[in-house]
Amino acid sequence: MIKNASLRQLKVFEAVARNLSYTRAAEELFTTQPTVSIQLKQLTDLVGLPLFEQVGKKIYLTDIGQELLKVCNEMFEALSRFEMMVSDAKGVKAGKLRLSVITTAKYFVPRLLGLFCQRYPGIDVSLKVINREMVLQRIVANMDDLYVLGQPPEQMDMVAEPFLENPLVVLAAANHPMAGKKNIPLKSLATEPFVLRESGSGTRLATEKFFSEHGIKIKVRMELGSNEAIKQAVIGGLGIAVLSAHTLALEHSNNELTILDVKGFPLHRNWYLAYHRGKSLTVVAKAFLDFIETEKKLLGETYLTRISGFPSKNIQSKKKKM
Amino acid sequence: MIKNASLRQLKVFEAVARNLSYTRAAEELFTTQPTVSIQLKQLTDLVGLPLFEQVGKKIYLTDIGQELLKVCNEMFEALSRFEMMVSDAKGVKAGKLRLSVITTAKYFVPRLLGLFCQRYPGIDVSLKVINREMVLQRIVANMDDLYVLGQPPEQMDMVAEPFLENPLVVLAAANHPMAGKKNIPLKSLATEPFVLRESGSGTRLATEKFFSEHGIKIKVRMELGSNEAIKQAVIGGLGIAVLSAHTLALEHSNNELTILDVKGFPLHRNWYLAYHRGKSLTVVAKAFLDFIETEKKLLGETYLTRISGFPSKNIQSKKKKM
DNA sequence: AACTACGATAGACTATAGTCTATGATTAGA
DNA sequence: TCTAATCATAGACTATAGTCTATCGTAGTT
Repeated sequence: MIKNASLRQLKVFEAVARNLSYTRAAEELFTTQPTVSIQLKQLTDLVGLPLFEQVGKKIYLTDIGQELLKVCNEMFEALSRFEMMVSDAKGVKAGKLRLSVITTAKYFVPRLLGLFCQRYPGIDVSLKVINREMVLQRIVANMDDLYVLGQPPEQMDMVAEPFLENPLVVLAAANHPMAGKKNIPLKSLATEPFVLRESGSGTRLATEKFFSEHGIKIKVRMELGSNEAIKQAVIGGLGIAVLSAHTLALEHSNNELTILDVKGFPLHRNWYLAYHRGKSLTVVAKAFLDFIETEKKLLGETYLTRISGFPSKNIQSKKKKM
Repeated sequence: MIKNASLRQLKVFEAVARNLSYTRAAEELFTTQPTVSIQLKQLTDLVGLPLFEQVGKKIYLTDIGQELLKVCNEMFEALSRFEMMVSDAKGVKAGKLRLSVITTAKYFVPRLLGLFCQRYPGIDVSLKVINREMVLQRIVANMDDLYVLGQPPEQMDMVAEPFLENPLVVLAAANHPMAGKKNIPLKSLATEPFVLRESGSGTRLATEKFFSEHGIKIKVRMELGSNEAIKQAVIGGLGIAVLSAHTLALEHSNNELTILDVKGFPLHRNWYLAYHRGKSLTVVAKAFLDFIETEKKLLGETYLTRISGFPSKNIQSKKKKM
């Protein structure tokens, strides 16, 4: 009986129905495909009829599945409306949001804040774009409400909510010998000079961890303190680099850079919205958290599709079908 | 954030909002008041604003609580609609329901079946009204789909869903010396002759258990094999009896009987819809289970208010206010 | 003041919900 | 045929949801 279902099951169902893919839904929900599979099986058992049918490798909603999707949308819409009313009642009319983000996040955070400020026009925002080291310092000093990080610091008791994919890609100059090749073996990179961010940066940590796990020792030719500098060094032929695909989002001309199609890349990382666990969040900070939680489905689609050359054809082709 | 709420919490909230009483809601949900209290506290913490306010001993919905009640009703209505669609899709258009009930249940089960058959006109119903002993035999022999009992047999692996209150009351002749008295001490009954059902009946088990737990030894003057016979014996002055309040529901003239206001009574028992756990229920039986699950709120109000002399003033006065 | 009724809280416990890794089955494409 | 992609299942584990009994606090009534 559907009334014994859980909202979690319904959320999972809705994500699968929208994506028409268990795996995509799992990624979106920051969980694994078997979890999605099990949740859907439980829901299907409750309903007593199949909600999806599989034709070849594709899944389609059954008629009953279509009806349940409508019901889900009604329900979640009703809950969203209620949340708006609650925020209004709480007087989220004015206040200040203090947000510190690491530098790569500057490519998308201002847009997020723009949307947020449209919804809550009375809220002031203080945005600091700084490197990871300084973010960590500010966390310790409790100087902000929330932080955007690519790698939450494990040595601190933080709550970290993933809200956006942060794919790390291999960048090379457009005229690089490997440009345009498909499925470049990872070993091929061992002879390439690398340009990396400074020790301590999240991207560097992730890069070193990945190559270390695959038994590849990379040659670091140069360390630079900013993403822009790294991109210029790559364009200048000084080496290749691993950077967040988000760093390409604002380029008005990407002809000088290319993303290499390397096996194992892009590394699927996330952006996290984080705060110290003991921190008592302000109403405004909670509103921003809720806003991000509500909008994060849209975020995944909006920002990655704007990155030229990023292998996001799955998302794009799916979008055309829907 | 309300989206992390559970449907259970919302159900509890809705029951409290409708009843404007934690205790009444707990009874309706067949659970305890602290459970309700905790669930509501969790929900309130999620919302971040009070959902009820207490003025004196009465609780009232806050404005936000009112809104949440609307949202709940929308959501549960959407789910109910979906269940209808599912039943249709499953083809609950025709079939047979085999139901056996103990004799006291004859006072209300036909009405239930009437409502059920209105909704599913193509379904045939076989209803057997028999004593408890025979019900148990039929369970063992797997002769029916579902059973209505006042006391599920503990020695069998049964699923038993409570769906209606079955209050056990003390009946006496209208001219009994204790008639009209308030808060009659339990000890006063020790000197009264009792007329009981046969050993093995659920009512008798419950009666003996209650008095045994209170250290009262009752004098059994007579055992009779039917509720009607017991009532006639009570009217005739042969003693008092403990019977389900439901036995009074069909009386066109209750002037010869009265319900004594004894401390500890009415005993709050339930009617159960039960089936053997290993039983694979037919689509029709499942539909009846779902029907009862959906309608059980209404049942509690409808049937008990019809019992003349039953102390149900709380329900009646609340109904007038709503 | 004593008693009753009702909601709130503490503490303890059980049930179940949710999740993961590993692996199997199936399909489509090269 | 092989590889890749995707969903299904098994088994194990953790987290949390739900619940109860006992008791306290408050308000209203007698």
